[in-house]
Amino acid sequence: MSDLDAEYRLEYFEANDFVRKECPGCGAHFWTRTHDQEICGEPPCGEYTFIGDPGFDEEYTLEEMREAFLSFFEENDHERIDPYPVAANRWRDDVLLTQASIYDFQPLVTSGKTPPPANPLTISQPCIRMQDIDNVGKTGRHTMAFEMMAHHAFNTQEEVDPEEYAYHGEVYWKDETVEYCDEFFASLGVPVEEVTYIEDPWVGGGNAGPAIEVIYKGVELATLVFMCMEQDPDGEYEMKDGNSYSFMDTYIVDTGYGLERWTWVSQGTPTVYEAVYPDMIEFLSENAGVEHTEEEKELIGRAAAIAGNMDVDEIEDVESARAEMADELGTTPEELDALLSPLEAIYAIADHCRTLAYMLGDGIVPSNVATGYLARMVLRRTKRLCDSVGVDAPLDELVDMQAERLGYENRDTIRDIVRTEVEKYRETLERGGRRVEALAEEYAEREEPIPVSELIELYDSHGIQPDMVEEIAEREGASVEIPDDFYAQVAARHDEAQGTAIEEEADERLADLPSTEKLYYDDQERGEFEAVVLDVLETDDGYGVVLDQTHFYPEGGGQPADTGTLSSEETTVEVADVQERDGVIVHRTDEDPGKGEFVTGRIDTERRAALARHHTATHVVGFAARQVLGEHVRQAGAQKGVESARLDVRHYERVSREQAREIERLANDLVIANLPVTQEWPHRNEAEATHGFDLYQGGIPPGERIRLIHVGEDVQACGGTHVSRTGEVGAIKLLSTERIQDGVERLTFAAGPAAIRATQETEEALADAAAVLDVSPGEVPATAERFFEEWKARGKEIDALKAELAELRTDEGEAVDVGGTTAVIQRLDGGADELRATANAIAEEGNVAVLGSGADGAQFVVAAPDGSGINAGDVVGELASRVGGGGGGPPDFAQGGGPETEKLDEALEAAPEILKRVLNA
RNA sequence: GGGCUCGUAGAUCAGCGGUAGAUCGCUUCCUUCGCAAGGAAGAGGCCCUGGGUUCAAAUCCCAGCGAGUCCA
Repeated sequence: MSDLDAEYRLEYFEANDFVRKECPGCGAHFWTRTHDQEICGEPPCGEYTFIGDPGFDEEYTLEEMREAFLSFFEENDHERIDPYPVAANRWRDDVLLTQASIYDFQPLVTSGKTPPPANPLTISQPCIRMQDIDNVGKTGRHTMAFEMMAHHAFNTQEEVDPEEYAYHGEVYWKDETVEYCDEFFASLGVPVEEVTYIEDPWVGGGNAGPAIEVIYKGVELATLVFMCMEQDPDGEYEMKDGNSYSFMDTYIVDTGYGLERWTWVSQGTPTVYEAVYPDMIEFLSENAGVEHTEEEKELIGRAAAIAGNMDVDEIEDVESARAEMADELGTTPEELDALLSPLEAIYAIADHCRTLAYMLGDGIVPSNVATGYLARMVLRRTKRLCDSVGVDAPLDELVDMQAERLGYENRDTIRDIVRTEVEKYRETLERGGRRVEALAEEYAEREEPIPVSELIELYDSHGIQPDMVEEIAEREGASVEIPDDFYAQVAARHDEAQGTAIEEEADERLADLPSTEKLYYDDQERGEFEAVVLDVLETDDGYGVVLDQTHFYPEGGGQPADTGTLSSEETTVEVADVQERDGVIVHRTDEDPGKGEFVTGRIDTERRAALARHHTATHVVGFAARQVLGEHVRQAGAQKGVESARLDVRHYERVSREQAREIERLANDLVIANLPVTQEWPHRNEAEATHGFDLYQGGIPPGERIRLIHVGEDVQACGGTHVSRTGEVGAIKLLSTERIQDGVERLTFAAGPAAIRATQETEEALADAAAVLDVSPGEVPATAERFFEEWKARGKEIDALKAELAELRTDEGEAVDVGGTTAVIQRLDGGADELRATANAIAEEGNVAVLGSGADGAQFVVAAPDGSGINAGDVVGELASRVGGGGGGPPDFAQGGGPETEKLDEALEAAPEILKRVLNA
């Protein structure tokens, strides 16, 4: 195993009189121009020295700092790139949120499959780290939302085949990266000998490489990562994660300069929040009525300074450190806490509102899944913080303050979403509160503590925080104990084993075959073509035929595969399915067409046309939905079919019927306008620059050039087949809208002839209903309502009549004396409720009722008035067993029955005897 | 993507195999100069839908629809 020492011996260090030292505090190696420097300077080895003593020539606001950085690198030949969305799951499925600038370029650019938008480039990328959520506000330096300023360069080794990667050669590497860092510091007036470079190898996501932490005035201001290795069992470098790594063909400069920290250092405020959110903090403090005397202000400042110098990364540390701090400041921990807690909440609110502005601004819709869930969590947490500290400004206003500052244009939608969410949260709390109250009352009465299982249930199923339970329980006089490992216990509930799907290994033979030439984009309506059979693979359920070229569209992008036939001179085989693997298109057939044969492919063009209509219609409906529901609307999934298609769309409330109609109307307007549907294959960077990130509604395709489909104004990256003008779609009929998750609406629609068929079907149903009611279709709703009302009225009338009838029937039947009380034994072939009503009436007169019915099997009802000494349940049990069934009920009123109706009379005849036996028992 | 919970009167919920209930609200009457309040009577239920189990399902099982919530 080798170590990476050699990787840090930079010419730049050599040429500029740096020395390499080992820190006696932490053992790290570092480089510095200050030859007598002993320690690395990063806490805990050093302390913050910029608080109250700003580190740069001038103070910068967040915006000014960002601009200083970006323009510095622009002047140094980097191209400035617009930031990517914070919702990283829009282009990669391994993470939810963007947590670093390099995330923008993973995995397609870093792996070399796709060229970077510019090389080298500079960017200030908004990031969200949920891991830090508990620390925000308390440590003085953690924020959940931050911008990572960065410059990146993408390089490949000289000897690598230029064809293999989307970029080649070296732009620059380690020496230049460190030099840029030095120069940027110098441009802000920093004496470069005060900057320390600590060796700190980096590992993450299967990659690794040497990296350098840049320390100035005790704070880490940048990390310079040289990503150049990948995980490799045979690799010669073992990294800190215990895995071995080897060098790869691409090597990438990945730097991260924390915008907030640079701003903070430039201002030297006690906490980072005061540097980043001065206006918001002032507004919140005033709104919540948090005021401090000069004396208190001074104390807070000193506390912040101490906190900053403590190496507190965890919230537990802060709490245990508080006692120490109080001691040092000459006050009590309680007083200190009372002073700092409201401030901490205000800091956190400011940060959370910025996080929400990023999330909602980038189109995340709160929901119960994925990023939507994270947004909901942050929002609810923020609301709780506002309530706890007494901020009464509406949350949507607070979020809007940040959204405005960050320059988002969809501010009205953001506010709308926040308002909707706050309202939903209010309802949840109200519902939860009632639930807890009822529960607490119950346990208070039993004088038992509320068990942990109930707490878990309340949290897991109803979203009620245990401390809320505690609060309410206290009011109701019930006790609760919240175990320390509460959240672990909740997690344990979810610990069910999860089945892992085994990825089907691609056939090795496929790897050796050339990529199939795709003819289906050239002429999307053509149904016939000639091809050569390159190979035939036998599979479990048929054959996999690979051709040199094909018109068959393989399943992809929510569009099903084409079907049809392949004919050679001898035979014709059916193509049932078509799949693409690594560029090779495999046609699944029932027979073997013969390797090496020339074949004619014929596609089921009617099916193809139906799919194309639905695919184009999907774009049209998506566009219409965006017009009607708002710009935030984004595709969450889509499936095209022959009879209908569906488009799942992110939206924060249910789509109303009016909105659905409006979408349908607009979609059909676009069809009538007969807009051209065109495709083009621009360079991806060009496409992104012109149309933005919203191109990728259905996922991000790899490669240098991407296929764009234009439908009127709508532009999307799309690999499917389309009609050539919207008019060919014919008509679009929206069939239904359903909510498949919170925050995702499914629009199902039919296009062309399928739309007509679907409409005819619903019309048919309406016509049938009208025929049954014997009215015209337009009168069906009113008539149905009237019928329903009448039906209900009749039900009531029947009930009343039955009760009356039951009264009259009390005199019928055979009266038998059983131990002093009269028993009426009677057969009346009615329904169960008729029997019950009659039995009740008889019992009310003080007599025992034994009633049998043969209307629906054999049924019995036995009623016994108080003091008769007869257990009705026993009687029914005995009677029912004689007709092959069973029965039971309370002693005064029992029911039963059985299937053998023919034995009913026999059973009733035996009733007097049974009654006597039961009485004596 | 997975887990859990819930759909019963206008609202909030109880009932959890055996005759559908409570509280609030609503209607009418009494008390009052009037209102609040109080007293009395009453109206108001396809117990979400569809299957299944059972002699019997609001209740148990399955599916669907609708809602909520926790986690990745």
